[in-house]
Amino acid sequence: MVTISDVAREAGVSTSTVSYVMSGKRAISADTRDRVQAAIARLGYRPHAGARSLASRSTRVIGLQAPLRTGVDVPVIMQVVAGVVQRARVHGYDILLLSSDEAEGLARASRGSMVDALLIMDVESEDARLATIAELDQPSVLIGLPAGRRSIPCIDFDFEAAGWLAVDRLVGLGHTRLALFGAPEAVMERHTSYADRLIRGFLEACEARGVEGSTHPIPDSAEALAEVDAVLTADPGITGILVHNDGALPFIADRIRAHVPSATAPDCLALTSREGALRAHGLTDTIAVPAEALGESAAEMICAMLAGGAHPSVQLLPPELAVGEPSRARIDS
Amino acid sequence: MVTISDVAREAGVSTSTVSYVMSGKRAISADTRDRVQAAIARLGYRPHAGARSLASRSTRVIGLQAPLRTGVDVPVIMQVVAGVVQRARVHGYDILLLSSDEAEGLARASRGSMVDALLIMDVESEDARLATIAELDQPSVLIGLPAGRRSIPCIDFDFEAAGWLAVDRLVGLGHTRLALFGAPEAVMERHTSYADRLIRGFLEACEARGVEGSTHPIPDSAEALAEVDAVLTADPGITGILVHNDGALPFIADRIRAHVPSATAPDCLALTSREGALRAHGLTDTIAVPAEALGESAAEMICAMLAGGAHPSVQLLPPELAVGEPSRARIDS
DNA sequence: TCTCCGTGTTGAAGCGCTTCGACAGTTTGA
DNA sequence: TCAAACTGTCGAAGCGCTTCAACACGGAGA
Repeated sequence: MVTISDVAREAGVSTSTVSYVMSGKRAISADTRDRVQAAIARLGYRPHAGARSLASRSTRVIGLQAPLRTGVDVPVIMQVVAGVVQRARVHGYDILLLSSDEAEGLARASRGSMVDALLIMDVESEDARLATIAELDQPSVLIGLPAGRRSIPCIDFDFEAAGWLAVDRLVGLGHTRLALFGAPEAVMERHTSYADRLIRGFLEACEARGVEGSTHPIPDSAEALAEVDAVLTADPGITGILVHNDGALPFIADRIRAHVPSATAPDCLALTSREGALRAHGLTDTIAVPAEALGESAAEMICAMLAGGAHPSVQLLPPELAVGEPSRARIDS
Repeated sequence: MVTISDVAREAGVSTSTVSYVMSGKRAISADTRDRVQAAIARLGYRPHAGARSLASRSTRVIGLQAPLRTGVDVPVIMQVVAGVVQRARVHGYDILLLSSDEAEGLARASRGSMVDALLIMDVESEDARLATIAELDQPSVLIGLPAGRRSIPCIDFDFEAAGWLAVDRLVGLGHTRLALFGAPEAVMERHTSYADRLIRGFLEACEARGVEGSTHPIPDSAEALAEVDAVLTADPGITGILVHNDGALPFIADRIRAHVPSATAPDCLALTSREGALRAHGLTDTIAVPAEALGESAAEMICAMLAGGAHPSVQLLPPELAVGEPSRARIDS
């Protein structure tokens, strides 16, 4: 193993000088700096992470608790994780992946000085981990929005606003009876924060706009078709539909199109992180969930905190409506 | 921060005794052990990971390079990762998630003593990272099977055997013209090891059994339908079909069923990690890709290496055919 | 009785790094 | 011209832990 002493000897300087060259915390003459950097390159030196964290009390690692359980939309999670990893790297941080064995993993990583900060995904409205995080006294960011007072910084897509946006769009198109087909029952029961908020936004907007709106959890598999079918059959008056369930989308798209076959005025909006695939279903209007951007913003936020900057307590990424071109899109597919 | 000295003082022993109680590397009297453990619990002591790794030259962290890029079947990756994380924890290891910026991340983690071992996913037949890994001189396991000499231990699902198994099954049912609809073009072009191997097994088995077999990469989206359609239309003689593309499955299942509508003798096998969803497509015969088990085995393998045990150089998880009940399944859905 | 051995415990060295205070040597300001 | 202020470098302490050599002690064998 190449140590800092090896580099110092090679460059003819002291170890502290090498350290200062690497960190830039003290002025170093150009000549010395070059010699040291050349020595580092020549020897292929990499500082020992453990030694560094011991001396500097910082690890350059961020703990990320991602939900690996079922019932969540896995591809979305992956996109967020990818965004986090990639952006954290830009700031020189690595990611320690903590499994979702709830609070224990967080405590271990934090107390054991394995990480400089924690990033927590898949937050529930009343999340049991919140108490642990609070007493851990470690910079943390939640990806998700728990209910109540916000002592911990949060970031998320603004699902509530997305609900409003969808309703406004559908009402603007003339629909007066709306339905939201959302996350699976299991997700709802856990009161996963995003599902709750989407429903709230959707229902509040319906009330505000004076239209009827109903919400329906559906499985993220083929079984969704039966449930959607039942809802639409029971109430043929529903003409405006919002779907937030990427897993179910392939199975129910045909049924929904058959229900409201208007080709020019879209009646179904999808809230999804996979815009590309939508075209294929003949669904063209999309509210994109910017999953990767969310991960990147979360990483950015926590890196800013670690860099000592101030930070907003709650950051919500605004929804944007992407209106497609129905006819062309259907031909494309 | 609670340190080992705090614990030692609290328990009335020396720091080395505390250390030996934790590691079990020296005999300690029951009385002393209890006192130390009580002190640890009382103070909520957790050893500093960096200090530990500095002194012991081991981090209890495994680096995992997972493909976060597109074109891979994301849910499968997630399942493997989940298996790895969970099983590594059982052995007391955490997972450092390395992005796929190829060799650089591996070198950084390894040379910087951030990890005790490396686990590399999404291996290509001629993988550029292999050279780096070899010179890193760090315990490593590949999840996937590169071509050529095996200097690095590998583990994977036996896709080649799965190809044979599928062919044998379809031939056994009387089919003489087989088609494999597989991974997207992009995956093929990278020569991702599993895709290559499945095709090889499939074609070799076809030749051995004296039947005609063709292979077709298809997109993992709705566009797959057009390509499948083209193939089946061009050659109506194809009656035995193997699909290995979970993304495309929902879109093409109907078309395939329409092509060979026999309800009692299954004509389409799916190679998939999501058995449950299959029923819904009326496809009942499955060769399961045990994604989570694969991750677990990989973790097990590398932990065994780290524990100093001998290890098999190549480990392939055998495929298993799951024959469903067509009629009942279709009703269920 | 004395030596030898095994058991349980300790002190101290050292892992590789960062950082503080000190210190030469060079400018600058009065 | 001399003190004050920089600039660039170094020595040494110390981060929290593991582990080695040493040692105290009681029991067994001679």
